Amino acid sequence: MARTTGSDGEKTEAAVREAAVSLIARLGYQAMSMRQLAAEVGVQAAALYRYFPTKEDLLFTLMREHMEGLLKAWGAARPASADPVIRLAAYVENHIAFHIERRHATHVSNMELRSLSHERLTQILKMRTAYEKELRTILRDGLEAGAFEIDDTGLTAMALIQMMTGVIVWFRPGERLSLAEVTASYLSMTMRLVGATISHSTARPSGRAGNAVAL
Amino acid sequence: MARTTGSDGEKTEAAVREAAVSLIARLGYQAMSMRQLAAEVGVQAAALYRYFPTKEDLLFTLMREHMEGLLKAWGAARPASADPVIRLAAYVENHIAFHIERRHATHVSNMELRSLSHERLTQILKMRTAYEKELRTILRDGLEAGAFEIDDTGLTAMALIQMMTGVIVWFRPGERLSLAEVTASYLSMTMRLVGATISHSTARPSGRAGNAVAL
DNA sequence: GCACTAATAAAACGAACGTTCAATTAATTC
DNA sequence: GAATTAATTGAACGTTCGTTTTATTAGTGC
Repeated sequence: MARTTGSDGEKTEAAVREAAVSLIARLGYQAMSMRQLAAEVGVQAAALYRYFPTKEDLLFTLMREHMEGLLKAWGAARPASADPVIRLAAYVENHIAFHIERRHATHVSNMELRSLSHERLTQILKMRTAYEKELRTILRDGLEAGAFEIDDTGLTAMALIQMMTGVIVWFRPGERLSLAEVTASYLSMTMRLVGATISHSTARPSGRAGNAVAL
Repeated sequence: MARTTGSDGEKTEAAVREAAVSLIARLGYQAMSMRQLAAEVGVQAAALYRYFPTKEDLLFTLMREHMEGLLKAWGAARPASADPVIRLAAYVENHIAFHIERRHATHVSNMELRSLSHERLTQILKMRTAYEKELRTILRDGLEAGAFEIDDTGLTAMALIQMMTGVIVWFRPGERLSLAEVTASYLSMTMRLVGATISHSTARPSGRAGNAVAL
């Protein structure tokens, strides 16, 4: 046999990406074999090499696109307001929504950094640092404006990101808590953690921020 | 050649454990080969099988002992006081100190769960759940006593543990912040996060708790 | 110093790995 | 409908894997 009826390059590539994210998240990059991935897609292992030259290229592509998506999502969600409380609320909401929607891809991006070559690791970390810097800027602005009470901006940013990203470890949609409930709770925990005082801004596109502070 | 001069079973086994924790933390369990581990110890691969019947047995032993150590450390650090603020402060201090001291082992225990067989995974998760339950109990007691303001006890416990454990990702001893500074910051963030009111207890063995609340 | 045990080396096992290559067939173009 | 291109198979390559077996040497007890 050779080319199969109905075979389509674009569809196969998409199926490979999807199956790879799922398998790597579940088994780990090293534990997933190319034959296993091919079987999941319904194809022979050799066919994978039409789309990704090596196994590591596949991993890198998945991670890069995940990080690009995260930065793009934040770019779209970033509020126009200068109020640090509103900006922080938007950051938390975007972060949680994005990561819960892509649990598997997040797992891959967080756990498989060590499987990348040095230069590719650097590329991914650059994107990650840029994303974290956005949060540090919000915290610093809030601190300078007297809206937050924070010991150390960098440490607080890491603690918040760690706390928020951790949601993918235990959260399962359709269980005890809804996404909205979880987001509301994380918002109020975040606002208390940074010692936010109540925001006096009139425009509040993110209605939960006020609530969070009040709690 | 065979037995080498100065060879000692106990010393070799200890060297194997130490090298394995370090290698698995750095490379991942699947990526570390038994030959690589043996080379690190300065021995042939076959010699490892005198101490651990399989590679997975080695991993499981490391993880089980890590979790046992964590539970034992908390058992020793657990304060006699009934004050939830004091108990929470002790939990945070113990958690951070234990995990920073054993960064590599913590990495292994958190990242390699998927490499365990089903029944061994269950064993480890049972210990982990018991440890997390201690925190949930403290939070619930504090909530009922009116000392904390918390949306959801379970969710808050997970968020706190995620935040605290995350310290091993970025903290390096001897850099910008000292262990004491990091611990103090995490304590104040924790107390604010749970909405702790000032503890009125007279006995305060963990002096930082009061400070944390005050911040 | 002789028997015995502990600790290791050396070599080999079959299986699985990532990857390559040539052959083959489906779809597309003209 | 012939020529061309796209997509895939099946077989094979050399390497490495976890593990086992056997032999050999260092230390220990008497």
